[in-house]
Amino acid sequence: MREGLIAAGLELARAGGPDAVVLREATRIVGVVPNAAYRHFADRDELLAAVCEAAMARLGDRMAAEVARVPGERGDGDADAAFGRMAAVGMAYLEFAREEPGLFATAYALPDQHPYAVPVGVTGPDASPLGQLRAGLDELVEVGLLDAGRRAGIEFPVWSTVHGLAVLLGQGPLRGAPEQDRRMLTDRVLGFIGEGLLTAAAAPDA
Amino acid sequence: MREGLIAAGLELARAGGPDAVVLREATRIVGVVPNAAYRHFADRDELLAAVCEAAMARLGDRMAAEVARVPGERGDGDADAAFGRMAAVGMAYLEFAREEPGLFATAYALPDQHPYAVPVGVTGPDASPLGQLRAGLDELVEVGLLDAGRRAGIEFPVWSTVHGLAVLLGQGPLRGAPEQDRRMLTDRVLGFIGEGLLTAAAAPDA
DNA sequence: TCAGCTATGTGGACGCTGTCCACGTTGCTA
DNA sequence: TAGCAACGTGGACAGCGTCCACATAGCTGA
Repeated sequence: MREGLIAAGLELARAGGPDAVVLREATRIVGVVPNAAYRHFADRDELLAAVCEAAMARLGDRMAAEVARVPGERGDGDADAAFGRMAAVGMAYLEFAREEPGLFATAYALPDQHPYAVPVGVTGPDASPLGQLRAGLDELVEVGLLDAGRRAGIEFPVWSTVHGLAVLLGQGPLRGAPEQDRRMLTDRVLGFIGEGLLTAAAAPDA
Repeated sequence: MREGLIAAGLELARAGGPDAVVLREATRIVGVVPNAAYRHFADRDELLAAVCEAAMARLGDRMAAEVARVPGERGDGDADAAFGRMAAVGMAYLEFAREEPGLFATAYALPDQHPYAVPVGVTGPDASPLGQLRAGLDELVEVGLLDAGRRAGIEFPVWSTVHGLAVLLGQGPLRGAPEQDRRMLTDRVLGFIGEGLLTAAAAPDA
């Protein structure tokens, strides 16, 4: 039933973002009285936190699926494939934000009392969006597309840039932009990252 | 009284972000009955929209003030000053987000029904944050720090990057990071922008 | 001068929300 | 078999956004 409430909350979040995750409605979907939720969550924020985690996992899944579609395997030294996987990481992030704005917003709406677990210093890849970005960057170094000396910490500028675009386009001032403008903005931003990232004259065709 | 409600809403937003802008509380601060607000705003969202606009104006003011502190004047051809103003634009944005997280979040929390006015195609500078960024970039071109051919549309990658960092640090997964990490992240991100922006070997000391 | 209109604030109510308390019920355990 | 822990129920409360009917004040036009 705990899972049922989270699933219900996820549907609400999908349709209306984090504010739409209303405890009573979630219990109504599950077919139970509002107070029953308090056997599984201390309060609405704890339910929301669980839903946020689930939404973040969805984002991670989407990214992993998109990366898996790129031919070849990690570590085979194929520069084109490595570049392709890096591009897939960024594109999947932006596509998820575009196609599931409610879930994307919810993924980043963890209540203040529930801290995120983002080890800034640690660099190991994992299933989280940041972890997948790190894996992609590591591979870029392996195949020689990214200077090893510039690798440390570079995930944060890259993340910031893509995340900023996703937010500006999805919920921010750019949200009303027509499709044509959206595409242009996306191209420019991804191009900017590419320039800042890749060793000069090493970039495959974007 | 309309202004009074907006001012009250601004205080609430400062303390607790857009969700804290509750209509009844605002009227209580002004010393009036809840329904009185409906003489000036169609509903709570319209009040919130006005508060958001005001918060965005605060951000613009802060940026303008910070830019004005840089010695010299726009258009005098001083490359150091131009670079300093560009840096001031970015730093002011990040400082505002850090010092006034509630207002910063509110500035970007305009309700869905109230569209932002951001002309993507237009390039003229104005008092808005984006306008000030554009002015800074234009000046960079004037003094030769930025290739004229790379100017068009470059404001969006830059904006995205700075905005993304502000969001990740302020409300996102990085919000719990200790001061030392915050500074490192900020340096890296601003450095990344500098690399992507400035004509090679033209960058003054950051 | 006075009738009437418009703008603005008041009072009371409704349904919705999150949350608390006291109460049943079920099923396992000693 | 007695008791206990887990879980769902029912009823209540305050706070919220919002609607309706009402009062009042100030200006306008005859």
